Amino acid sequence: MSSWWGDSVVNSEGSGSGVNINGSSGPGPQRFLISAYVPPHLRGHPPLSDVPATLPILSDIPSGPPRQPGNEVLPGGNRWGGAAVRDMRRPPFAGGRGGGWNNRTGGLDRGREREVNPFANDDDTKEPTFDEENTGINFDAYEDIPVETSGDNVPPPVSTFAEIDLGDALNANIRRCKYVKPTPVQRHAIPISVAGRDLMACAQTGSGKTAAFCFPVICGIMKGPPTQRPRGVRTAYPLALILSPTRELSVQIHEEARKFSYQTGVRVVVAYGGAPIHQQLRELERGVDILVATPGRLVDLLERARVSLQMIRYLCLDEADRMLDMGFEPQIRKITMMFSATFPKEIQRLASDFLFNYIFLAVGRVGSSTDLIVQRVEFVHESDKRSHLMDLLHAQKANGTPGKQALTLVFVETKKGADSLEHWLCMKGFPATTIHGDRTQQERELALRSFKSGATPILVATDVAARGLDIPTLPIIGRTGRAGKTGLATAFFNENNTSLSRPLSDLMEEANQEVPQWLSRYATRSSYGGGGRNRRSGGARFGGRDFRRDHNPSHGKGGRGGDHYGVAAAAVDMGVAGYGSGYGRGAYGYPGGHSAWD
DNA sequence: AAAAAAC
Repeated sequence: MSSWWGDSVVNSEGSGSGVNINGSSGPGPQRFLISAYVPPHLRGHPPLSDVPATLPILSDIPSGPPRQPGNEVLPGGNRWGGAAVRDMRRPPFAGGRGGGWNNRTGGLDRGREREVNPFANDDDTKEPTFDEENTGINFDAYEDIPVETSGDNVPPPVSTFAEIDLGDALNANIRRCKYVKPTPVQRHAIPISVAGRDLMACAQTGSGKTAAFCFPVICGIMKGPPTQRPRGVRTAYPLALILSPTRELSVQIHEEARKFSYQTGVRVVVAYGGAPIHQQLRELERGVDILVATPGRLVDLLERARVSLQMIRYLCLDEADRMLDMGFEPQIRKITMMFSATFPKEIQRLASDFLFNYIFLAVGRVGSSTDLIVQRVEFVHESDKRSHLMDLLHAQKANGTPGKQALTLVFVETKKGADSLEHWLCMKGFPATTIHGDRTQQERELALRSFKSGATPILVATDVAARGLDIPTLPIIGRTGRAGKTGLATAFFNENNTSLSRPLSDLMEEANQEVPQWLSRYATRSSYGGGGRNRRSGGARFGGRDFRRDHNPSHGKGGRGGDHYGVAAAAVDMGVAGYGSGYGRGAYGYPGGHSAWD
């Protein structure tokens, strides 16, 4: 199998945007005999069958259907970052007495310290606000977005935040954020989660997903039954867990969640690797309601028994498919024993093993009809990539405001390639920096800041930046289309990427982009030999399709996965996924050759 | 085969 190592360039004009279409997919499925995770302090104890079902006790849940060959998750990304929320209170919290507000322990109300104003950096006015400009959401672009929901008794969507009783404190934060009305994913997802239903949602990054899962969680914690957490132990007992695939994304989610939970008494803590653990431990000791974490650090904390998931009521996996793609699946299974969510059928099936009567939600791509982002594909030989990039940068400089370099995000395949390109760009007089996994966390965060601020207007990135990062002045797709602002995304294609020609042209077509004739010819040719493997499967459409609709006996709970979910199917769904979103880089399989940039 | 995720 061969696919694309192609690199892509994301330019911004005034305010740019990006698409990348690098090939990437996870390592082969790792085979583990998964057993339920038993926290150290519980090891050696008999199964906790007497523990109230309201608590998601990890140790006594039969570890789901036995793993079988062919049952594993296939690697890959999807077009939209999937997010899944599971309401852990099922069956309905029976033991709740009272259930008033703020009468739990562990939140801020426990401490005496003043809460730092999370809006402080957003605005210099006294009353904290979060300028809508920063949300980058063009609500007009949302009006005609197709939304698909499926499942039993789907709670109806709302059209205003006021329709749901989120509580005064949360409403105040919504005002501070200047969220006027909910985005499509919020309109649908919030009532679903508030109703205590499990949810598998496909929506682009930037579509308001973070708020869509944070609001119900914060609201649920505030209104939920009081939680008695063990005292005198150094173990933290969060009520909600949000997992994300990269450290930067966790940081970002944490920042947003802090705004949403300001003065609600709900405490949000973030934990991720690459940073000293001590400060994170201190934060945890001060109490945590919502823990945002990357999987590795969370596993570490669990093993140290500094965090327990016994009281988790809500679990949210952001970019769930991505984490599975990254090989986190064993940890996620271990940590959560519940679900993941995504577009590819394979991952839906896995998720459905852990979700109960869940609702599937797919939100269409924003901007597909607004055409404010131009997505281009250019034929560029490996050896010409750098000079071609240079041409683009010069053109951008000439078109833009004099003296004000627009931000440009360049995706490359490898870490080495990123460093090398950075060096070359700097030599050519284009200040650039990089973000990739070989850099220290400090370097990564500095690079991101330096890029966002414009000090280093070119950021060369690997997959680490491929998802979810919100760069307001370079709105990744989904945050684009703000009035008058356009973006340009250019992908470099050459003969090494032949196998991607079909999915690529399909996606461009779907995004109302002009498909170059030469690409169509490649696509026609490759689809012969490819035996249709790259053809989109029947139900792909806009935002995903509930795999339960594709009636198949083996889909049932506990059903054996079987060959139906073979590699070919995965390649189809994921392959189609990548381009349109700009970050579904896992979409395409593996290319045949290395890029000249690497 | 690349990258990402703990120490």
